[in-house]
Amino acid sequence: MTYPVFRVALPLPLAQTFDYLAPVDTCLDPESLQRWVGCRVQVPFGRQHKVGMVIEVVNHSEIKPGIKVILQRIDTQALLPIELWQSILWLARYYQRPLGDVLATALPQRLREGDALPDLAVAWFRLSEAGVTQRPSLRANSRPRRLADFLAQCGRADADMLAAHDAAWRPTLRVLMQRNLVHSERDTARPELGLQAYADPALLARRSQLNPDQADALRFVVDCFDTFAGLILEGVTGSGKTEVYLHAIDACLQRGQQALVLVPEIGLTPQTLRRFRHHLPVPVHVLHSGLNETERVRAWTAMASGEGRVLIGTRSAIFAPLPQGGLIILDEEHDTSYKQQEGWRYHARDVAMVRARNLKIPVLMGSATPSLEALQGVRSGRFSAIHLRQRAIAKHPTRVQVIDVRGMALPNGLSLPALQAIDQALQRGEQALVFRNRRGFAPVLLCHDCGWRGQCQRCDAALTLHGSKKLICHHCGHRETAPPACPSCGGLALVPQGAGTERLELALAERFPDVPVVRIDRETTQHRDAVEKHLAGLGNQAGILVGTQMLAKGHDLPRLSLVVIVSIDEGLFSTDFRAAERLAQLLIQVSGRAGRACTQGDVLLQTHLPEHPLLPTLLKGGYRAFAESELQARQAAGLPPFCAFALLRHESAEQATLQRFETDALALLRRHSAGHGSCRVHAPLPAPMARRQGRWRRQILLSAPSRAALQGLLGSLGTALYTLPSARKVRWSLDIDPIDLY
DNA sequence: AGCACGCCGACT
DNA sequence: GTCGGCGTGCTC
Repeated sequence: MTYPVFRVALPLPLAQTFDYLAPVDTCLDPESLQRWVGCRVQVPFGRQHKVGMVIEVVNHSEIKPGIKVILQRIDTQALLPIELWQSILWLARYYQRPLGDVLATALPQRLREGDALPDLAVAWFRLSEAGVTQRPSLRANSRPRRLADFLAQCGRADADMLAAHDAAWRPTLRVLMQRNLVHSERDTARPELGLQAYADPALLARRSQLNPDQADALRFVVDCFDTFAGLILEGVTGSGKTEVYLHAIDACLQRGQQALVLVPEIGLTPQTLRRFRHHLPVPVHVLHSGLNETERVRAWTAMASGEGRVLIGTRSAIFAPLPQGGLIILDEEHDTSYKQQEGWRYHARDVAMVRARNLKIPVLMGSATPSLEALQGVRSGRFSAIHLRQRAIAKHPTRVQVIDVRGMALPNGLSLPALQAIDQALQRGEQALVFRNRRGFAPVLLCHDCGWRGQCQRCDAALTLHGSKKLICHHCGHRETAPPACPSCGGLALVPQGAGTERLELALAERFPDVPVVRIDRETTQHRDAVEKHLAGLGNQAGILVGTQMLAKGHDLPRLSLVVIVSIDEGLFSTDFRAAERLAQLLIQVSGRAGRACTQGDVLLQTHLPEHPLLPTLLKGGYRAFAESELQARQAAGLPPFCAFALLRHESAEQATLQRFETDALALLRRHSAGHGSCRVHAPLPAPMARRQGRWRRQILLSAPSRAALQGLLGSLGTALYTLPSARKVRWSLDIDPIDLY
């Protein structure tokens, strides 16, 4: 006599599943047993209860005594569409992560905790027949009259729309409903549309015509529908990638399929969202970190039910269910925010490829500066490249000029030619952007007498001076007051070295007192929408923008004609093998801000290293030339994308503890790599920042000629590492395809 | 990860 | 004499 055993994945950092017995009243026919697979269940675990997911139903368990019984079945059918289920099983293996943990990452918190799928219907209110006839007799300008007028105007409205009309709408509505002038009905909500219709018909009609390049691109995408394909849409800022996205989504919708759009963390601005909402004929759902749990689970469920047709979101939205998925779009494909950097370190681009393969649909990846992975994919024929050559808006080409600042006076970091160029732009009534990759007043506080510098006690990093007397560590957040005199020699010659955005802002405001100077970095701009607000404050008047990365993309700045890149020399010195790629992408993206419309765009690049090979290649041949030479260099050096890496990172406050784990892990790795001659387990090394937040950090690099070979090497390494007793005392992570070696 | 059990210091 | 420190071990 066999009895069914349910193999359940639980959200634990344990590389195993747990076996449970069926509840007593379970129907035992094989088909109905199989329908448990993919359902969430509540199970007893130790002396607590947990929510897990049934992975398979078998008829035998090794766990003889003490096997427990499932407390409750939460879902009556599999929670995830088959494709998402298969993708997740595949991903758990590929990333060497416990299945329960992967499932937990992929699900909205509410569902992870066992909540039922939310009811998507909300109350809608509309005038009754009596309401229609009696509306004119309501006293003019009274609250009930205005509400009735509003309902007459929009047909029907939900709570959000009513709240936008009048914050205190409830009592008024109650009165109207009591008098039977307003009826309510339950129906699906239109997500966050406010007073907008699904799409403004006038806007839809006026949707700009595609230029020949865009039309070709669209045709290419449409031809790939229903097949797995990686499409790299390459086009500079202003070449109209978004137009291609919109038309491609439209085509996808017309085929009755769903579309998923992924944007980088800082890319999902109200403007972006507005653009999609105005130009698509269906509600556009969103999923990003700014939402509360209710909003998240609603967006997820809308897509799962098929009612949601378009979802736009950041990294984790790649796990949205797409039962009728037809197209995945990755905007700014090269953006590093697609890589999760803690816990399960997945790359949304790679997850997108896995899902698209299982869905048999194309992934459209847009960028002005595609990652070298993407470009190598094109070279090897795995991906197809689509070019948008022309700018949608005709304009003069941007002029780039390198300023060799060696030997020049650099008061507050700015050279005389840069200041003159800013002055000229302002006099023409235009705007200048001053880009600097460092926040704060100065990156270092140095004693001119003895060489002492402000160091973080818990990290291998200098403290950044903020204002005139705050020292802050950008790596652990530690703060202290800057000493009045040198703590080492007692001298008074403490000098702030270098210039951060704060110093630039001050210096520029002093030098150009008649124009606004707006600083945009993490300090001035904590909130998602604050960039927009700051930029709106500047408007179209002459003025200066000072800022970090945050200014590199998005946001239309029609009056901007000059970009000054204060210094990127730190990037040119960096040891990470991807530093050059990052820097080239950053330079192109920042430069792309200059001269969008009719004005001539100028870029000035201040550097102490004008002969660094990156600069001439990039300036003469553009990103393409840089990428070609960089790919050759990577190939010659045997670096990704010509091989595959995995990085075992580990850190601990105790060096002895760290060492013990390292020894154990290394033995395990050596055992696993035996028989994989083409793979290498490199010697353990301190991490480039060997101490951070008071913890020592080391890492072991694994390399293989291909991702497949790396998978062979890894085998069951992930699970084995969880079983090491020494692993419990350190923080460790196995990063498959790391994007940096920090 | 939780949460138990388990054996050694400063408190009512 | 107890409350509580976190080391170790287990969870179907």
